[in-house]
Amino acid sequence: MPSKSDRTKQRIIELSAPLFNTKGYAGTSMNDILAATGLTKGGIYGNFSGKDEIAAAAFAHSYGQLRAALARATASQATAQGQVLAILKFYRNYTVQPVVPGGCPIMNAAVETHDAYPALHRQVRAALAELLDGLHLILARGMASGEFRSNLSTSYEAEYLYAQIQGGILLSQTSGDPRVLNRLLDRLRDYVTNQLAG
Amino acid sequence: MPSKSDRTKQRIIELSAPLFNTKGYAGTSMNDILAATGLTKGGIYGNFSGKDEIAAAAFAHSYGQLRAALARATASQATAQGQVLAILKFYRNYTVQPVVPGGCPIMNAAVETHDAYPALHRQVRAALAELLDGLHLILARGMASGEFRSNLSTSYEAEYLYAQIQGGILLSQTSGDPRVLNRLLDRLRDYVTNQLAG
DNA sequence: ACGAATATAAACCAAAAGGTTTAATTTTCC
DNA sequence: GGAAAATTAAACCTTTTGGTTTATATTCGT
Repeated sequence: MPSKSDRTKQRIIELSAPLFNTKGYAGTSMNDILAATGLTKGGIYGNFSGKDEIAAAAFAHSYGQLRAALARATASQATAQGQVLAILKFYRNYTVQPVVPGGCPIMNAAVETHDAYPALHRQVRAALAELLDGLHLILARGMASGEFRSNLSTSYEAEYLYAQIQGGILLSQTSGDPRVLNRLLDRLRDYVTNQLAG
Repeated sequence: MPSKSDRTKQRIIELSAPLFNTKGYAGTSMNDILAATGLTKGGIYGNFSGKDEIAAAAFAHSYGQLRAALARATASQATAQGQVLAILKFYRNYTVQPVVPGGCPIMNAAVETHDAYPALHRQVRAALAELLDGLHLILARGMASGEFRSNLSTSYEAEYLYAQIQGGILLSQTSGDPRVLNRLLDRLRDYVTNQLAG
């Protein structure tokens, strides 16, 4: 059974993660976190050294939610191609139903931390590398099994797919039109079945 | 000849635009702007009503720089295909030499303003729509001239190209490796010459 | 060159920021 | 059930935030 402080810590993380993802790190104040959690300063500082540590834990949590959701989406698929298509399906309408309110935590944190928060940026970079690597491994497995063409640069293909997903999220989010992303996902589906496969 | 206040205003805009693009809107304080411009509070508030107005002018300026750079890149090209390829060439190594320090002002502002700054977000949305429309017009012209296939959805193609550019910038910027973007641009070059043309 | 208009500098202000301390309350474990 | 440990609440503190005011200096048209 988790201790009370563990539960409090978890509550702080879970409730501040959407704040950071919507308002940004600089845009989220300790008071915002107090208001969201219903705690007072002492309750926060007893569990975290400060805003930076909460931000780091919150990003790790948001990324964990995303990774878990992707794992759930692909879990039922036995084939590599099925898993790739499940990932594409997962992102359909992402901008209207993101795993964490505020959109894609990778993109949001990547943009804000790029020039200003080196520690957090390393965390984001590692998360992105892990996601790309996961996609790369699926593609490599599909190549080994003969589902995909045998001459693929699987890491480049992973970049290609993920860049379009991220770009699509950005365009849909900014334009307010989820169909932009969905159209790109349709194209990617065709690409996977026609260009990558057999 | 521009008045002194016009020049001061312009100086504030030019010097604060890179600040906003690197540190974000919430992350940029009035003191940062004072330090960058060498002015004092009065010098700022005599020209702008406050931070919001400076941020709006700074984004407009950054976007103007981007649009002008794209216009320069395409100016020498007579054909639609040449212009599209010139845009792709323009983005090569973008993350190491952005038009405004801090990366792509559209992406940066889009992400930060998405849930938190509606007025600024409308500005960003309009800028993105304008860029996409510019690309769409080039494609439509190329279709009319016979340079491109006659059955293109030019606005969808514009989305497709721009989403990949933005996704590529995000991935390169976050990974710290400009080659990710360049590889995507290489693919897009092939796509334009092989799939869109002829 | 002069006076009106404008721009600047510097001191000032209230509110909010992040952070600390202390005292009271819960847990935890025997 | 009660002492030790940990957790929480609330008051407090310093710095910084965005913003104003006032007095001085600078433009600019005539």
